[in-house]
Amino acid sequence: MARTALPPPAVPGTAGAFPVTVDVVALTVRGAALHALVVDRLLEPYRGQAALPGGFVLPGETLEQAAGRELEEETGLTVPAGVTGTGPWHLEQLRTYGPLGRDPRGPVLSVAYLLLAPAFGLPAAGGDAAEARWVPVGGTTAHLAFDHDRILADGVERARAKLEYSPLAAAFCPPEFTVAELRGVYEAVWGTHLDARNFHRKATGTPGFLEPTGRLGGSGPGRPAELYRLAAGVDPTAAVLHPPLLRQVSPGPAAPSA
Amino acid sequence: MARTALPPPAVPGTAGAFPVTVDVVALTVRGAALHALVVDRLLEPYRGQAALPGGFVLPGETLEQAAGRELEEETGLTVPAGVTGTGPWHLEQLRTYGPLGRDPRGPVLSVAYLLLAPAFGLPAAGGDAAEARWVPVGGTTAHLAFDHDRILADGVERARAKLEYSPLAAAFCPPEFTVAELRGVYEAVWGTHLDARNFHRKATGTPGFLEPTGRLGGSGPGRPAELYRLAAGVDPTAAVLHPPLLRQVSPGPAAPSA
DNA sequence: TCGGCTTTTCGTCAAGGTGACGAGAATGTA
DNA sequence: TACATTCTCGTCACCTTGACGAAAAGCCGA
Repeated sequence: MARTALPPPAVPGTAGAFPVTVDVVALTVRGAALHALVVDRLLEPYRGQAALPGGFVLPGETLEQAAGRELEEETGLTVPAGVTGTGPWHLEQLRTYGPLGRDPRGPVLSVAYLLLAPAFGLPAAGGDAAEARWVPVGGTTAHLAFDHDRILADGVERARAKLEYSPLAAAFCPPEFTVAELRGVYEAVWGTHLDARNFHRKATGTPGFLEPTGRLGGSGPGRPAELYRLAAGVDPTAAVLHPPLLRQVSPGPAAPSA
Repeated sequence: MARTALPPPAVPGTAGAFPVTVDVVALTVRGAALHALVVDRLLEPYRGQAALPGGFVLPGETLEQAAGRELEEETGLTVPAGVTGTGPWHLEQLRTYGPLGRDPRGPVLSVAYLLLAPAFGLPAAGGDAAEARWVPVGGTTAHLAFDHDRILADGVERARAKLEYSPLAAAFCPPEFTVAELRGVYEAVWGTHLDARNFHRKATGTPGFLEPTGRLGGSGPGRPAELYRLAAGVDPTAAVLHPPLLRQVSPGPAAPSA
């Protein structure tokens, strides 16, 4: 292609120009376990291997738009526009992985995003990648392409840490949910067991977190639970839980002597 | 320069290639206030205006290398190699700011870094930018070039949040410091006043945070203080303070009635 | 219909953390 | 030497947390 008349940017000639990809760590809670979304690559490199959904940023796109487009193309998941904010779904930038030594095609910059979603979106295979599927995190996580193993680990760790001091666990839940569902999210993400009674006290007692709807939900055995929603006007990105819901750290207290 | 025989990367032709800059939010505590490092730009755009130190990433560089190089070129600050870890100094990636609408020269990606440093490094003017200087944060922060106001705000907020649950305050201190110096860091970054006695109890009582050196320091009036250092083997990036040192949130409790 | 069983929700209680504050120790200064 | 200043250690009331008991309110099988 001939050099077009597009005005070359007045950046110094020594500056490099890098292809930029966007990779998405999409997490959800299915059953009682945390799952991540992976796709099987159709193209080289790493053809046939599992990878995080993602792809190159096109000219004229924002990073968020690229993340949403790639997700939709490869997995059929349609992220509601502009959902870096409230409600179920939560999209936030994770971090950027440097241009060197991570892509056999050469220096490529990758901006990773973290998506927390309720479990209802079963991905439909299609687009640039075959067979999008949820894989349990921490289990048989086969090696992912590129440095996606590390990106996935960073995303999971970010999610775990954020549950402590932000109302982000609600991003995994439908718009209205029970305290038990919310507790299930914490248990799945942290991989721990939480006392239902204490969790109920803390979750409902934390100001600016939950808001009762007045309705009842749940059809299983046992007493029906009250339905809650995220407190109105809460931006899960910025809101802070006080006091935080801290996970246990010292798992091994000294065994009481006889 | 003619097209060299370097194998063109096999990235899709539709993928964009973006110039990438690295901008550094360098924070320190001087006196009793948090300060940020800014430089005056010598080149267009925004010539003469204050901006965060930074510049374009060169081919063959990692992002961290670019951050260190730009800092050294523009401010004379030499960041010790590989100090994403322990000790004074702390460099971590902040976030990436999208390619659209942030540079008049066209789409430019900017990866921002956060540097926490002790106060000893008085920057020497030179390099690509004139007059590097510390400006107090939150005070007369004149408008910075590009979207650097937002980047600075994000960096300050990250630093404030990280002090709560990480031993990162020590990055602002010399290798050995007193509890009062450490408290001064918290007070400057958070902009609050902390009770010296309670802070002493929490800081020295938190496991895995401080380690007494046995020596005494401080030459001002009053009883000399013991010198501490960061506990051995602590990686401030990953270590977590339990319990966290939480800042006050609800400043207005109900006034007790008569 | 009627006990079990399960789950939610509310209380109780001891242990430990937190903020407010008193007081002694150890220094510089007038 | 008297005083101010700062560091360090204690005390005490209040709150949160974790462990756990128990009532409420629905299913399920006999």
